[in-house]
Amino acid sequence: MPDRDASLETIQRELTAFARRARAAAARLHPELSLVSYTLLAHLEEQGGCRATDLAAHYLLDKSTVSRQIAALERLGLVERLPAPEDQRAQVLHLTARGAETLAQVAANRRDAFRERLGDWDGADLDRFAAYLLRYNTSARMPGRR
Amino acid sequence: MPDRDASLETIQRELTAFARRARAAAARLHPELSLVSYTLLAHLEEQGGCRATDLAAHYLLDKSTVSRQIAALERLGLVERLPAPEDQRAQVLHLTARGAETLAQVAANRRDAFRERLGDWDGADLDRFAAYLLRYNTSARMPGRR
DNA sequence: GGTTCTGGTTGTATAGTACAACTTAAAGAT
DNA sequence: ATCTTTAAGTTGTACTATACAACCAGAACC
Repeated sequence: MPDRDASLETIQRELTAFARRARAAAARLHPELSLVSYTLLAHLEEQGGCRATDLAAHYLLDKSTVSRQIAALERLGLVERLPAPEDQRAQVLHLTARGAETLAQVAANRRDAFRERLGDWDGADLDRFAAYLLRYNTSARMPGRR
Repeated sequence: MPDRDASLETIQRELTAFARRARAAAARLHPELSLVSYTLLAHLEEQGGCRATDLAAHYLLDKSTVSRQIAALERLGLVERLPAPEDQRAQVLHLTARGAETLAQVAANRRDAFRERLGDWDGADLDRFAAYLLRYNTSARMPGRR
């Protein structure tokens, strides 16, 4: 009967374990780009550019954190800032060609690592796992905010 | 047809996003106990005590990191060290009564948070999600090591 | 009994993060 | 229209988790 509780327990434990390992794993996988940097770059690509504030909101980071991350990425020549057309305070961030290239490289590494790790899963399982994760994250993102 | 690739892409993205948020979420959930501390305490409880080295090995942490974490937990009165019976260098770590209590409290908070977040999932989905996570983590833990 | 290994601590450095104070510009209120 | 409040970003400061290297003490192995 408390199958439900057992499942919750497992989900909690495994997600936690995963989170603990993720940073180190990312560092092993691509030393040039931390997990945060990677995430921010990926978001910029996906969105085709956005403001620092949007990044902060989306990833639950402080503006100062994003500001420094972006500054670092800019120093590396991976990100550029353009004045926002409608708001003189804001800047629209976007990838440089080099940024896109680096991101593609790292993404490929990551993809390969995942592909290898999940190589023996069948397609239907992958699909369902992906759907579950998406659902989990979406529910997590929406409510707790304020 | 590269459904498979799409799923992999989603899994990668969502796991990454989750990892990024986990620390902050944990901090909101229980400011007294960081995610690492929580993890270490939970492991001690689960194992009924173990050495610092075991923790380091299990969580892919440096000994120095564990040493400092444990020192902090000891200062908080949540963990005690006992001389290891057979090895004079080693110490067996275990929870104090207060540590067990704190852990239980935090674990309950976490459980509630997860229960709320996943409240509208049906049992079969929870079960499958848990199984997928477990499978993922197990495959991740084993091979890449060295 | 010396060499090597293992458990643990301490020194030092770095990255990621938050919070608070500040600047500048936009938006709202009167 | 000005005055106040809000929003976007930056910078100062501090803390935490982490690693790596150097070290010490006990164990294990010749």
